[in-house]
Amino acid sequence: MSASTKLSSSVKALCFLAESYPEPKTSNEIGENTGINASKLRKLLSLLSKGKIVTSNQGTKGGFQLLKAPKNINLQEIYCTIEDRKAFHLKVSEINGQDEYDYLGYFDNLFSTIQVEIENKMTKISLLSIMNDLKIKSKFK
Amino acid sequence: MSASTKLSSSVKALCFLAESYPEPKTSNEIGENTGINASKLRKLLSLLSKGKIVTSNQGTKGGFQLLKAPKNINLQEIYCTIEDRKAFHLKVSEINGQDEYDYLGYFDNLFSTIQVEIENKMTKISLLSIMNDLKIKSKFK
DNA sequence: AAATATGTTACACTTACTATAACAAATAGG
DNA sequence: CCTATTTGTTATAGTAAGTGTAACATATTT
Repeated sequence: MSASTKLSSSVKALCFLAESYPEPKTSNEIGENTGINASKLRKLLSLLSKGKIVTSNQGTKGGFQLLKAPKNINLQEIYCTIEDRKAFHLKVSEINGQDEYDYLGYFDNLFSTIQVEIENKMTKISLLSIMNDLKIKSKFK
Repeated sequence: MSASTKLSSSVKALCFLAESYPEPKTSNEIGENTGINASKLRKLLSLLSKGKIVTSNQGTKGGFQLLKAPKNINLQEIYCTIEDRKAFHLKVSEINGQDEYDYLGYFDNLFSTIQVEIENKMTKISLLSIMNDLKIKSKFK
């Protein structure tokens, strides 16, 4: 799954959980509502569970529930939880090695500073602000 | 070729042309110096030629030459010339359609504003400043 | 005319992504 | 304790994208 797909899928799932809080929702239910494959959802939500953003319970009457308030969840946090890399990592690994000059170091440094800016931007965006923009009402206050 | 690979390969080639200016260099010569495949280089340099950043000449005594001064070439310009998309386009196409809410529009908008910031950053970086950082001497003044 | 070099297309190879299936582990209820 | 349910994880098949290289037409110089 690509970085942006993971992020948007996670946001969709979290919005649905906020909308239907406090009722626990199974991966199948979330899948029906969001159009995302239930197996993909379980992968993402298990990571979000480890990151203490949702709770998960197996078995009958199990499912996923939102754990943190939407106003206290930001995009950067979601991204870091579902992706082991830094936000929108730009590859420099393909730059051919053994150069006379340190191009790899240069681009690595450049892309790092760009990433810091992206992260700063995403940190400022809360799940609640996204829901407000999309006119989704959160039941998690 | 990925976005970042294209960009770094182009920068390497342009640095070499600035370093060896005004001598025209063939794709094979650039390839030997940079470690980049000559065929790949010709693809990139033909685009840079259309973008008036280098000149190209076929036949004996042909090859590529820098056309613009390194201080007047910036990263954004290089990127736009070799890539038809905007800088480091973040995909949103994979977000599943037919939603109750406009997630696609939201992320499209978010990623667009991030892209604008990246573009602004890259516009401020000239080829000359990269060469200075890497301690490469330009013969194109 | 011959040699050289770009410009472009094509192709095989590898890697990454996508979607889905399968099943073990955990939980709830009777 | 047994069954149904649901997460968590692994595997797999199919598709798409990226990489490296080759081939050859086109253009230019000598």
